[in-house]
Amino acid sequence: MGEADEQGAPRRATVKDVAALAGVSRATAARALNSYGYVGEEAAEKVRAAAEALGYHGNRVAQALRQGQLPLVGFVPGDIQNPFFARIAHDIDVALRARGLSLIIASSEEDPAQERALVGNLQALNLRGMIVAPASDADNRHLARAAAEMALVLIDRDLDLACDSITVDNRGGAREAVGWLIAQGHRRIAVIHEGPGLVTARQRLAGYHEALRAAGIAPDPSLEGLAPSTVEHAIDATIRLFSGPQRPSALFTFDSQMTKGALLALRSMGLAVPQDVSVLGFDDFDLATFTDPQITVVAQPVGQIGALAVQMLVDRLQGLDAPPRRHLFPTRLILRGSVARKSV
Amino acid sequence: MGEADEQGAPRRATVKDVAALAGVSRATAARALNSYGYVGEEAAEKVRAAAEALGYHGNRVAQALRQGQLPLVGFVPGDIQNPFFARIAHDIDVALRARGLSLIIASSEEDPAQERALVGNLQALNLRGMIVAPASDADNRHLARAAAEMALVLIDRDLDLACDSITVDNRGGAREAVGWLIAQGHRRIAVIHEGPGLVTARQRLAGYHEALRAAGIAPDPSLEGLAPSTVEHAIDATIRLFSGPQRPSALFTFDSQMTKGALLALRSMGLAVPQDVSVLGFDDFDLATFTDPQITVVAQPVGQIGALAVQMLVDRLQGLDAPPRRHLFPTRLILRGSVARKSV
DNA sequence: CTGAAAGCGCTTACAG
DNA sequence: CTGAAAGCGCTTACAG
Repeated sequence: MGEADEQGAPRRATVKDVAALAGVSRATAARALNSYGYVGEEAAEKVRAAAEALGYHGNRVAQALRQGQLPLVGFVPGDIQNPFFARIAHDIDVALRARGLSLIIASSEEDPAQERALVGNLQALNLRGMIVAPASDADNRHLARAAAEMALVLIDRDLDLACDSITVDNRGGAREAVGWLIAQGHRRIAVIHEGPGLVTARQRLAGYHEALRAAGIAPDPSLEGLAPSTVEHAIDATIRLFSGPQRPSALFTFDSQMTKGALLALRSMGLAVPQDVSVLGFDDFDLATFTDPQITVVAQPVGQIGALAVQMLVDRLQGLDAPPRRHLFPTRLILRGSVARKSV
Repeated sequence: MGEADEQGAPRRATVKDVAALAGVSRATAARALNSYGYVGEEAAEKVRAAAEALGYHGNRVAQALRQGQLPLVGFVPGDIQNPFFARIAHDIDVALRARGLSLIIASSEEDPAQERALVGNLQALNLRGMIVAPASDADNRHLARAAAEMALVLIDRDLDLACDSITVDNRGGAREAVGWLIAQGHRRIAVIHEGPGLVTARQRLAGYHEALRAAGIAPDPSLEGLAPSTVEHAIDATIRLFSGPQRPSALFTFDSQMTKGALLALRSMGLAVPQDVSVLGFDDFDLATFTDPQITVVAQPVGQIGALAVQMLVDRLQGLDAPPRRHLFPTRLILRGSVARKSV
């Protein structure tokens, strides 16, 4: 606050002030400040000195208005607290910075209405482009509109929009995972998913059903638990699934937050993994190899998504005019110790 | 894309277009669009219809230039991937949104130079305020400058600047933790810290030293490992600390990422926790109670920091003119199973 | 209730 | 090499 006025903002120096102090025109000052066009060395020197003396730094908002856009890219993850998105946010940040762009993150908290508002905000900010993990695939006119106005890359969840996207083979990954559980003798396999509003959840659920059917097992709705992807909600869902009379022998969780919640819940219920319950999770995580047992997972190539998203975005900014590119990453089943063979 | 020109941006409708279509002046259109001042119902209706037809949405950049500032607040965490900061980012986001402000996150990656650049960028964006976890306390003229121009709240790491701050009792927490290890009979207590460039690290180190001295134990530099706060670096540091001939009997890590790394490393070295090595970490984390053993930690009130930071910031935006407020949260030692009594 | 006009801070053809 | 002037899209006193 210091000597600031009550709004905390003493008037900032502008090009005009700098020009006046340096005794040149605003045009010359601007040229010297941004080093373009012709400026006499002497004039340039005076301008630099004046700018220094006044603590001048450019007003990006004005520049942006004049030049068209802010050197910003927006990222709208489903939930910034989810390590999956946090990792991607970090990677996007690094990749963007290397190209002189800054990142603005606005998390949708998996709320479609909030996402709509955020995307509108970001668009109104006139930024260069956006990377979005759509919270829903129900009503995406706001994304369609955004795609028409700026570069847009969808990650994690694909939609039928005219823009690039990066996804992971959710269906295949889930099918492989559940197939493995079945191969180990499990038949009552519970799942926790985020609900049919999310494409990823639907795809993983489809993979789960496919694997079951391939083995001649009829899907049982009572084995399908629903929970938003947080540790807390997953704890509740797990308790519900495993409190009934006919306990499932295995659990397939749809992401790492859920896996953590499930592990915590099973422990609190006195159920041992994998003796009492086998656990397999989509999404690898830090401590998956430290827990006892280590957790068997379907790993996604998290480390590659952010950089690729930025690459795709920048391609578009540079004028690439190609039909929508849809990149699909494969998943990898990593066998560890949380799945036991079921002796029938 | 779509019918866009090669920059991906068909010209957006402006107030002027809307006004023209509605057959009114730009002033009237603006008034109707933002519902302020007097506008005839009939005119307003025509404007709204025109706006709808053109898919008009305001240009925030222009508004900001005219009105002074963007309704944005910046957050500069040390590392967005660290769950501690991710959690705070999430809480800030929620608190901000409730007040009609949006969050822009730009992670410093704990690099002071990068932080300087980012803070400059954010300032040039003319936003309302910033919440920063300073990456260093060496040269903070950029933060002093920012504090003079806009509301600034420091979190996690305090500096001697004229602005509000929120910190945690690092010294006290570390002293209590190490005191507990000593009370359990440990004398060779290793630490992993982020280096003296970080205030938090210095304070926790001071607490560690105090506890040692209080027990008449001379600090041993060879027990003090250094590592940036990531799982990977902590693994290396742990291996270095525990490969020597005279193995420490306990390890105190300075944050949850390090704790995870240490656990992974000790396991890979075949050292059992707590039988071979006792582990105590600063910062609680999700799976601390699922690992075997559960991990004893010094917990910080993470859940309160984000909301308080926003509150402090908003107070300033509303004109609060008080001397810098420095909020210090206490820590809490949570005893779990990763520390064993050392039989001498 | 409405419009003409100025101006936020900047950049950029256009003359000189 | 430099300056006067226009204009980015918007809002807001000021007249009417």
